[in-house]
Amino acid sequence: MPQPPSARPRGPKPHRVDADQLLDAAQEIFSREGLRGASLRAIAQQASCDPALIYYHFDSKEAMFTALLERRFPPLIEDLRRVSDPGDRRPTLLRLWDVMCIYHKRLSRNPGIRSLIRGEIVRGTEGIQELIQNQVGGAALQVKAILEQGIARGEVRQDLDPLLFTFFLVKLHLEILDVLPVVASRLLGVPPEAAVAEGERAWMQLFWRGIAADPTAPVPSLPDLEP
Amino acid sequence: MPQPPSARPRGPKPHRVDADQLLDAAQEIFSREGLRGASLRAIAQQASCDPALIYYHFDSKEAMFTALLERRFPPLIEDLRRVSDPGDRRPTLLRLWDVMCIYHKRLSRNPGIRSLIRGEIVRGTEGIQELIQNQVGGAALQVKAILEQGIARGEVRQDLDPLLFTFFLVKLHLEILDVLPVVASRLLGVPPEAAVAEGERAWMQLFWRGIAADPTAPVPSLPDLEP
DNA sequence: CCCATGATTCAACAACTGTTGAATTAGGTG
DNA sequence: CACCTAATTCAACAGTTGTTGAATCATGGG
Repeated sequence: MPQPPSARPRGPKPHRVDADQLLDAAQEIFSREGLRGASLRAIAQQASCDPALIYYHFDSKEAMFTALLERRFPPLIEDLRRVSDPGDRRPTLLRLWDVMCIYHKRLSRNPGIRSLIRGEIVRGTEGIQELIQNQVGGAALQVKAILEQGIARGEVRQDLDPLLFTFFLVKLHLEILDVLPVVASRLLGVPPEAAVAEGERAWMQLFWRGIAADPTAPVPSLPDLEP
Repeated sequence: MPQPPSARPRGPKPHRVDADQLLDAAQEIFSREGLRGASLRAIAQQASCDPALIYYHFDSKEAMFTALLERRFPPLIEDLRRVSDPGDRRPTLLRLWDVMCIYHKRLSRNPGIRSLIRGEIVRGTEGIQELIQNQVGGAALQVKAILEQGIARGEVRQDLDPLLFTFFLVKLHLEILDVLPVVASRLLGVPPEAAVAEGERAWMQLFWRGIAADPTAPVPSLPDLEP
């Protein structure tokens, strides 16, 4: 019977679209629109394929999100593991600064993925919350170890809770990456890039001044960001 | 002709649903689901009325959100204005602690409204971003004034940017309200209420130790939260 | 050459979305 | 009492959403 001429013929395309490319597209759209706001049709369009193809590679929209996390966090945790090694005898301040550099390197692109994670922590569904807790919590444990070693070496105040202050360090750093650029460029007229760099350094100095065993000791200069 | 028996008759109900009650319902749903995820039908159900009634009181879904902000922020700004009055000669630390108490009082209920605002700052639409910048920025200016007065009085370090450190103070405080309860109860097994109270106090002490002109001076004890 | 398999698309489903116009009614006014 | 207006609902609209089953095609193995 008369098959009306379809735009693209079915079957395999010359340029295959594999799961990884789909995740790239998903990250792009998830970042802009959030988990709820991102439509599979938009993701498919970004990957230039049909929405149905997503279901060939993934079980559902949520499964795609978890795959996204599982692709992104292990490298970050691996980086952190190196810095948190007890053999590293450098000053605690420099090691913490390394932590911020790592977060910067691994998460500073992909803006929306961070607020996405944050949103899912606060009001996410059960299954996803658990997954995030594992990945994000895994990264946090490395930072906590550095703080504990700093306490043991007498460089960090003994009266503070390492886990709570890990939360302080990481959480505000992520806010600097996420919110500060927007606020700074609107409120201060500062270009976003500069605001982030300046903010990260100022935050590290404040934080260190707050947790150092000797707050009057001069703060060694911190190397520049960016690798 | 035969009108099938409708469940509720039309016309005015015994208990009127005014704009304020609709905003209550909207806040509840917006908080849980986000601006995008909240459906007008869910809001209407929460207010136990018909979705169409929303359009009798408001022009659109967005207009309801802006009305929500305009109801919530002016009182907070008014509270802050009292503390930021230059006539207040109390130690800067106590005034900053007052700021945190005010934020706690005005924003600690309504969990989602905060992350909602945050989300709209980061990836919100143009018009809404502007509105938020006005309301949130207005509150920030009061805090900035306190820091500047602290610098002038020699209580706060002179080498720091008041606006940037206002961002630090407020932003992390909001993260304590939003994220810490969830993380703490899952990671530490601490009840959310306790985690927030302890976190706010610890954060204020760290912040003060970081910005104080004399970081070795003993930190006066902070009164308890909650009014 | 035939066939199986893997990759891709089409078309449709049912559910839900923001929004609107008309219909309905209660309460107040003359 | 009759009428007007404000408040409320109904029913439908056009669009979008996640998801699925069947159809199609390219490729490589036997």
